[in-house]
Amino acid sequence: MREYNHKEIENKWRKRWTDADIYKTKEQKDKPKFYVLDMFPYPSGAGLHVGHPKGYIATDIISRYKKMQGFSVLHPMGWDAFGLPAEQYAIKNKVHPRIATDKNIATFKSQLEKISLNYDWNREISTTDPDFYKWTQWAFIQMFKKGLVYRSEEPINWCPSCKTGLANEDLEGGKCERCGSDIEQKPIPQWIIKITKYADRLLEDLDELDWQEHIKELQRNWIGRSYGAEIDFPIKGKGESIRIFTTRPDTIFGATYMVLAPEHNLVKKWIGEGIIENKEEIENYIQKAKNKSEIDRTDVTKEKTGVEIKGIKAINPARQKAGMDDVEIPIFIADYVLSHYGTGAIMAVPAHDERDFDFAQKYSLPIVQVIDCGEVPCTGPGKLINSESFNDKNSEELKEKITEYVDGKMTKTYRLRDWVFARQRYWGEPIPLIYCENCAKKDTGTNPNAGWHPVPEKDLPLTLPEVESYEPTGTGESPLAGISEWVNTKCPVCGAPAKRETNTMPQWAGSSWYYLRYIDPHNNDELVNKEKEKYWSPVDFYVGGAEHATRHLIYARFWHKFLYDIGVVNYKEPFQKLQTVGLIMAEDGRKMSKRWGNVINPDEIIENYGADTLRVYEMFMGPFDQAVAWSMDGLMGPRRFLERVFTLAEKLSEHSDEKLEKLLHKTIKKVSFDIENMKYNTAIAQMMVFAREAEKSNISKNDFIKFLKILSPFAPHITQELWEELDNPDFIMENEWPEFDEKKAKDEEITIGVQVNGKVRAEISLTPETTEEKARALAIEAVSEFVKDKEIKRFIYVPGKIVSIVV
RNA sequence: GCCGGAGUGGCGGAAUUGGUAGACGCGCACGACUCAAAAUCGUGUUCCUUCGGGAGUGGGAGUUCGAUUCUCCCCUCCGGCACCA
Repeated sequence: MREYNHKEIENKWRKRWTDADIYKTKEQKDKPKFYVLDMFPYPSGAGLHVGHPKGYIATDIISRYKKMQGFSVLHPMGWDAFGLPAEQYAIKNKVHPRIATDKNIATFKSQLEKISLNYDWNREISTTDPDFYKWTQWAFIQMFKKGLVYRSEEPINWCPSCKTGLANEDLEGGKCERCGSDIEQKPIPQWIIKITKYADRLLEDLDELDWQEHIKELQRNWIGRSYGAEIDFPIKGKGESIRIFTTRPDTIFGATYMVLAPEHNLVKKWIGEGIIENKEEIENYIQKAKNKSEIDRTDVTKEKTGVEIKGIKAINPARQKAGMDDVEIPIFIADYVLSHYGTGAIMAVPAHDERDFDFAQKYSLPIVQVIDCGEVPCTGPGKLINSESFNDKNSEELKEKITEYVDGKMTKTYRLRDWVFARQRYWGEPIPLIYCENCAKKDTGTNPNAGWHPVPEKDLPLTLPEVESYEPTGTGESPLAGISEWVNTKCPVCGAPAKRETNTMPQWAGSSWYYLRYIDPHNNDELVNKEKEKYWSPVDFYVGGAEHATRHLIYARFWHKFLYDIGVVNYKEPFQKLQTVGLIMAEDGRKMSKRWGNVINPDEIIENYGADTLRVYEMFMGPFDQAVAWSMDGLMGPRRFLERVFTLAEKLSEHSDEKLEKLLHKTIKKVSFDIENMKYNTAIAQMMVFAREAEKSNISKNDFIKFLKILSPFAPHITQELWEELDNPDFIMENEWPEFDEKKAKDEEITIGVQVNGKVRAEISLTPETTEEKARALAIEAVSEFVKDKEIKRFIYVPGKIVSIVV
């Protein structure tokens, strides 16, 4: 018996396929298209471990399957290569990050090629390539021109270890997602993108997407839209007022004090005016709040603190309008109110809000119940009380009326924050903006972007200059600020001396639109050709990690919608169907990591067991979207299966047994169905059943070839080898997917269970058309045992399913 | 606290609209081959059992001839959000 020499077979075909450029995309406009995509990786220095390719293998199977079904398939790969690790490596080893990045890309690519993933490498892209980031910069400039980008000096999340500002999405529980440091608030000049302007569309368009429901839910929660009212509370004896946001305007008669966030602008103003009696105390509190890390400040378990602003009182507008006596309420600052949510100020209704209640108890503030909903604090709806003309009516129905009554307006607010878009680091796309003092002087308005101009589009890409040191400065400026010959330039509008922006874009910039570039990767005139985009978009099937649900997948949807608005793309959403991939854990149940020393390199598996075994095993491990632990023993199952298939090729017969032929049709049907539904594990199980059965029976060459075809997306090398052995000169993946005969895929006689009083007592084989089921079922001894001497109350027969007798 | 998802043999898991629970794989046991071992092949493998059966899909109730699947309550684990007004 010959041996299954995976190494020889796989090396041979890998080379032949590459030489034939077999994976090149065939853009056949007369055929239906299918765009199947992986989330492109960050090419880290460590290379791939066996977990990485799990998703890639799945898309590879779909891609091959769709090609065999006659689709015109786009299946590309590229590199999300800007980012901190390459930069840190560069700092440590005093080499340009470009060098480390190129090396890592080469490693990754060679590892992927060993698995024979059918990527069209002619369309390879990298976010760090100037021809690519030219269009990242171009899109940013369009956003700037449309007023979606603004300059801000508000405090932002700052990671003291990475020495850069971060977006809200870059935090994980108040810590830096990358390095785990506590995040501080630091006021550094920032470029911010108004992603919140798209919040409603990001929310509403989710409904039309074919994504797993829980991922949609994550995005909905992240965006966090809530409906409520904005109401002005006048300041006593001053012509100004405090605007608050509340979801419970119905409780306004119970508002007994107010709270402003420590950063609130009015507080600054009042300190400036010198009208606060306890100025020192207030300033101390503000200072303390500032020094608290984000994680301390948002710790729910901590007791709330706050300070009353003495010398200033607010008026409860509802009580005033109703002509009630006690309308004056105190104003506090407290860090449980967040400056960036709503208006940064609240009315406190201790009777109907638990936080306000805690605070009111601590500072002995009055509690006025206005809803009859039980013992305070109670937060549910109910009949209004102590609310003058609104009494006795249901609180829910009065939200709008009461808002109107106090001249407020119904509005909505979001948990989503605008996108802090600048990083004070080297290895990213330079932000293509120029500041001209001369122009700024002429701009007398309140425009926060006064004096700022985009780099003229003809000058794109604005390439990353060489620097002496890649080290972040920590001052809020990027290393680019040190290169005066790069920084100093001319104003593109007036020609006066001007300076370049020195911050770079966040890691997420390039990945927000990269999928479009694969469609037209070498276009020098446009981001993407609109006709080509119309043909290939949207991505029909997108596979990647669930951890991107509220980062990449929100940014990319936003970026795409913007491109749609300016007419660059034809469709509103980038990714029609999304499938998340479950992690592969190490054998010890932990995440694979250098730190634990439990990493398994795919190269090693391919060397010892073969790429086909690796591919089949990773798909067989369990449900695709679930995390499973790697097992060397488990790997042997798929390996034995492939050996069995290999041996089978030597014992083909003239004809297949009828029973086996039926099993083949069943198998084709199941494998096709399962591939469409991402149920690779059961598809493989079915093929294993077939192979075992075929070993015991007679199988014809023709039928064996059909089997090879349905196995080929999973195990391309071995099936190609056997295909050639059976006198086929071409490539198996370029052949048609076999069809199944529905009649043959069905059994004539089906074995079903016979139940008596709900318990299975026997089995019976019946044809679906039979009319003798009752007589035959009762004739079985095991059944008559239980039925004799008793009256049959009911006889249920569901053809093909069950016989059920009730006595 | 809120929002998702999941709990099935020794293990990974299977079970399309409610219809024979445990497919397939791993592991294990026994047997064949072998001087022996590995590999391979074959048989068995949910638990209990007085061998008649009985119990069984996290726990408890319910609907049904019939529930892993549907309804209600509870427990545990995982993921996300979390002083969001």
